[in-house]
Amino acid sequence: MKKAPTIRDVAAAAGVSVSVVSRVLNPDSGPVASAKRQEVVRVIDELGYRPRAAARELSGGHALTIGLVVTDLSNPFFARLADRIVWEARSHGVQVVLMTTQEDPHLEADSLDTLLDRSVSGVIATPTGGNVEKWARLQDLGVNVVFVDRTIEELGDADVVSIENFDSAQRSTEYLIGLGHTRIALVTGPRSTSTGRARISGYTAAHESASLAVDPLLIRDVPFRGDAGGDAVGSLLAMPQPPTALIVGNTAQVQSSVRRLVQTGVRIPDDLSVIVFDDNPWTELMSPPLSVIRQPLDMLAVHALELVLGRMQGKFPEGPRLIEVKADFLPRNSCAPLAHAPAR
Amino acid sequence: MKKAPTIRDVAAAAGVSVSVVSRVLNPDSGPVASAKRQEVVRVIDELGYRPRAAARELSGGHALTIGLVVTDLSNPFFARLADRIVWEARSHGVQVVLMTTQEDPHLEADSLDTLLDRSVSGVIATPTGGNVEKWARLQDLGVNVVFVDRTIEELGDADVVSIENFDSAQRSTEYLIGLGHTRIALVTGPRSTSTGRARISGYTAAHESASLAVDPLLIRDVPFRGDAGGDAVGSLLAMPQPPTALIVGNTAQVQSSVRRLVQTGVRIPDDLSVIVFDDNPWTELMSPPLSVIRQPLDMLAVHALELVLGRMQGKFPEGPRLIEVKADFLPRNSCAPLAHAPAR
DNA sequence: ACCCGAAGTGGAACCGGTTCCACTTTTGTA
DNA sequence: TACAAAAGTGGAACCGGTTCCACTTCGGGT
Repeated sequence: MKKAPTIRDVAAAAGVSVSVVSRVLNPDSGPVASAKRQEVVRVIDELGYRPRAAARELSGGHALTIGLVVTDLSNPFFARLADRIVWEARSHGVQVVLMTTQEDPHLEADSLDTLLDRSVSGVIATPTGGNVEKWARLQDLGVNVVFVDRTIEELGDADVVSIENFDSAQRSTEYLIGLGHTRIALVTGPRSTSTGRARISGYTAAHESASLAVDPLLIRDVPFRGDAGGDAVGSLLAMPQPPTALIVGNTAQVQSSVRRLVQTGVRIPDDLSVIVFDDNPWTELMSPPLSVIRQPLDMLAVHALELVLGRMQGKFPEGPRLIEVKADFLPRNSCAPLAHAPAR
Repeated sequence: MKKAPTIRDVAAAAGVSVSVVSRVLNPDSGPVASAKRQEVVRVIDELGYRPRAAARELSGGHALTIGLVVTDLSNPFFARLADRIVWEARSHGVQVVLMTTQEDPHLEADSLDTLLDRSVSGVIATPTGGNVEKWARLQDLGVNVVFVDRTIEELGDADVVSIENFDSAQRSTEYLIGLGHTRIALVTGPRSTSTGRARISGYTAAHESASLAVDPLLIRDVPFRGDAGGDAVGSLLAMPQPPTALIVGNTAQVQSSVRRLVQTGVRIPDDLSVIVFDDNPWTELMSPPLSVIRQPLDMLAVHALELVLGRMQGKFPEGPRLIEVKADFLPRNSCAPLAHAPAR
């Protein structure tokens, strides 16, 4: 178990002072004669020297690290988002510290404290909705916060990257209305979240422009965790006048909902047309393949990182930025025109 | 944008020296009179003081951080593994820096360097197979390395946590043989990986104990990345005497393989019985639901973390540890007895 | 030949913790 | 009561970088 060389070792071996080595390490931090620069570079290479990140952070005041705070990685949406963000970050020489919240504000609060300890210079997060003051404090201490997918409205000056939730919900609803459906159920996220509200609005707007009444019983806002989606689906199917179409707009609950559909043996699309908000390739492999609203994860990740890095370099003007990216609607075989004399 | 308080601020406010505060922060590092301890705790709370991680690392020499190096998070296997590890780590107050390798040894090498810079005290990884000296150097510098799922044999003293690959492959092969199949195809990982080899051995052993010859053409060792699984499946189905059963033992290629099966419209299980090594809940939702070897991710994660943390505290004796956990075989409807007069 | 500014260099303080050590105050025991 | 051992405390060095500043050495303009 050897010991790694330090900047002073390098300086000694190259016959220069630590200042010079430091300047070689950080171009633009001062002049270095090119002969010495070469020698230093040679010695660095020879010794296999690498600057200790902790020391840099300590004197620099902040780390080349960002925090990524998501609900949990077993949700493919977040997993793929994380994948893209880590990838994108690496290409900018930034490391990612990962924390999961399990949708629990306490755990989230904890994570934020930890990230503060680590002096991260930015955080990309899908907030639970709580901890408003904590988020504010974070920003107050100079941490750049970017929310992805959801947001916290109370927080004035946070950047947000999300898909066009209103639009996506509206479009998919319109599509189903176009197929003749009038009883369209919507399973979506809690009304306490920006995402949940926007999707309900889109759904409602589509009804209104088709002069269709909205049956509030067909809208189910369910939590992100647990089996809530499946239960909602079960209860919808058990209604005296069940829906003929279903939109699952709670990404986290798609799997649970689909499982229930499969288990109850509802015929898709004959008995029920289905559209889900999901990004999971498996939706395509089911029979029938499910129609989906596909979230452009790459775009979300790229924009989120761009924002957080841009802020770190003070690139953008003061105000908060809201970036909405378009989500693709991929109609597949899980939707059919409404049969005039339904089998049931 | 305020500035966070330091240990000296706390010391001043509590009317004690920094040493005392430090001792309060780190119990067991020295005695503190309980009156002063209380006062210090009060001040810490009042000021919202939190020790800077970077400073600790710098003087302590190592960080309460581990590196997690996986191929990519879009693979649900790694995503869920990462999820469990992050979760498990948090409960021990350890942070996780995440790096992905895309199965590329260069990126892996890069990641290792970065983790070294960060003075992580441990690394949990699914190695690509290359970078043997680099891994050795890491250990040499006192970083505890634990491999999950795969291993690098050349590396003498690394801990390994994996599933019983040989056994799992053997069991699933035996199951198919028991159903009367004699031409069983195996799509698995590269022979350069421990996993790939073990699964082939298990597959072979099952054949031998049933006195069945192994047709080498039915064994396809394909890379983890890309569409190799799908291509292998395509080529298997195109054989003059195609297999009547298929085991997809390359977790990363399950999706690609299944996609190909669905696309070509092979009837499962009538034309082909299928078993896949996978952990994805979607396998259950397909029609027919796929028989799977389910990797007990929780166990892998828990053991890996236990090992790495245990090493950090010098808990275990010197030698490397190999932990193999049992993988469940879940027979579902994608396997059927061999029809005596096949339809094709 | 002379002076001024820019380039190049090294010394030393600093970032915020931990830890060793010397010193003072208790405490316990003979 | 006396004195050694234990408890409690603060000062200062240290971890490994960055950065400010003072200093030397050039080169160029007049």
